[in-house]
Amino acid sequence: MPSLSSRMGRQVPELPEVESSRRYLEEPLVGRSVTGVAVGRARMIRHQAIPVDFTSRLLGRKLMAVDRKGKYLLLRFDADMTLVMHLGMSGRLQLALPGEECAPHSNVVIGFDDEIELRLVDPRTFGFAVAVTPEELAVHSVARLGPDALNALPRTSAFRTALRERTAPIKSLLLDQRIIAGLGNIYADEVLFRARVHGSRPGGSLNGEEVRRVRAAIGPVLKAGLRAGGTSLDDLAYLLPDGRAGEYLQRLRVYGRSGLPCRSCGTPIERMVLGQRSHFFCRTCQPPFRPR
DNA sequence: CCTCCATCCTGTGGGC
DNA sequence: TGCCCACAGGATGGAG
Repeated sequence: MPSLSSRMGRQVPELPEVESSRRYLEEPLVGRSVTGVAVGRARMIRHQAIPVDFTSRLLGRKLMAVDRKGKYLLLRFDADMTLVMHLGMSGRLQLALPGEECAPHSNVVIGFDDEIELRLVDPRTFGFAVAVTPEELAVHSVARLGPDALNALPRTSAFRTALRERTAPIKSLLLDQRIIAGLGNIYADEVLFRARVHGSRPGGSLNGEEVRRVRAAIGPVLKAGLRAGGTSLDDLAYLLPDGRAGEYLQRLRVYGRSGLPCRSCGTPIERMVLGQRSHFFCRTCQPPFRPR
């Protein structure tokens, strides 16, 4: 079992990290125009139907707004051009001066006004960037996202409808971005712990009260993560790898804590695999079977 | 449509 | 000390 510190050595970007990135980019970049584009690894724009379009579509475009939906960033440019970015497993965004040395794996670099650069750093290249027209955006996976977990959380009744009849584990359904957009493996486990629901429970087996608890846990868990990101956002150290690991370590209740005592009841946290992903839980606080 | 599973990729650390 | 290998995970796409 890898140690907690190794597991958390590089934070996987989830909704709070993406929202922090959105805020980080907004003020310095909105109103500026693209003066240069460099793609260091073609794989990063693999979703671009015509690769050469990535550069030509962005050059000269003025940034109007920086939006987010789920874990996707949407940079809205004039002429109806949208730059869709996803940080994948290991991506992060940096702002830098043009002369500054690039961090390793700075795979996509976009220059604004010849004064500031947006760099997408992503060693594992699970992330991507793509420049799309409104027509292309409408059929992009971002268009199939469910409501945003932070800004548009569905009511309990709608959430319960979405889970009705579903036999897949609730943990897997929380990770399904078409139902709710923004939860990843870490926060899904934290949400389930807070809701006192075991991740292996079939989605349709949750009663109304349990669905209500799961829904109610999403906001506080994400906002706690956002506060952690927001706090250290002031510190440029945030931009370096591992800069925030410590902050998260203290916050997590179950993720990565197998063998350690539950912060609520002391029972050792356990790990199992659900949908090919780790699920961490407390079997006392989150009974695997619904109590009668 | 739903569920399950393989695939992409590379830094990291555990084991030998 | 150094090498090897398993592991981590978000999204996608195919099979059943």
